[in-house]
Amino acid sequence: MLRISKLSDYAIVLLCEIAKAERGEGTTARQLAATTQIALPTVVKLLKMLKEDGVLLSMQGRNGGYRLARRPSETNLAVIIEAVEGPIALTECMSEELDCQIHSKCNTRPHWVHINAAFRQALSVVTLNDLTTGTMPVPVTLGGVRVAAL
Amino acid sequence: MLRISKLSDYAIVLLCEIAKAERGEGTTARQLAATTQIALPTVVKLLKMLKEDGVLLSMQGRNGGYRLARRPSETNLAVIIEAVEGPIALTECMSEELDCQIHSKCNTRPHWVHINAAFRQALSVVTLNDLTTGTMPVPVTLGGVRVAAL
DNA sequence: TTAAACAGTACTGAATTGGTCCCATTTTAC
DNA sequence: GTAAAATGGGACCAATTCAGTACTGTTTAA
Repeated sequence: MLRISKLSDYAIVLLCEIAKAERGEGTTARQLAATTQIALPTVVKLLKMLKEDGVLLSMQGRNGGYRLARRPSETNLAVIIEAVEGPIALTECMSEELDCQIHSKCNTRPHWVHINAAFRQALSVVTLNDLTTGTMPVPVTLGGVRVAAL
Repeated sequence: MLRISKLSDYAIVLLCEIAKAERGEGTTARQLAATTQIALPTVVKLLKMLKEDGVLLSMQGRNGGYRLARRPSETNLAVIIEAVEGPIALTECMSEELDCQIHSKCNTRPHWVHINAAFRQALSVVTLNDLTTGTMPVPVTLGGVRVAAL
């Protein structure tokens, strides 16, 4: 089906919320669950992942909570999705130690490397800032020809 | 994890094989299973899907088999993957009749539309011809900047 | 000392995917 | 005209992955 997972989708929603609340000096998992309607255990799980990958900073203790590790304009979709789903690797041979017989002689692999990079790039140009302020997407050209308007 | 499914991967392998055998006037599921080492029932299933979507033509009967519906240079990865996995829709709101509350006011949706298109485009420029002859990928630029070399 | 927050890990149910099987239909060779 | 070899179209099961939950520990401040 080739879908971004639900958890990645949730993560984006949560981070938008955190970005908005940033002036109030951070947010807690409990607050985020309340405002986003995502179940608290799920929110907790996601915030841990995002912290693990350096997207969020956390503060423990009584007045603890989470904050963005970087500015909204420096936090992009590629990083968020990778934090939740692991490295972007559209095919097995893009990530694992492969028992793929061919390896160097493979005609298909270079194309996947390329597609993978193009995809990751498309994700990485969209930042939290774009999502919270409603900035429109940048046009993409491929071989000099504009291919993705709208 | 965000992976192309194994079946899509198999489908690409099968089609490359069919493209190669094209001079011999088509191939059968049995032959393809033998040359690719993919289990016959799986091969059969995939060929059906590819035919269903117009990627392959089939001939029934004693001397039947499969042929490409279009030339190798006109059969691309986007079409193949869509035949196996359904329309490319990275998020739910890209495909289904959505019970998504916001719909028109959503800040995120336009970005997904764009990412989706960029991804599909990256897939669609790679044809069976490229895969069988070893043609190298076309560079991609984004906002005028080259982003995916190699 | 207690309460509210994060930290870490393990587990379970549901959904998707991968793979198989069965029987019907079509066509050709004998 | 019959048998064999091919596709056509379902249904089905097992295995993996994903989503969600639970539990127990640690940190910090009131």
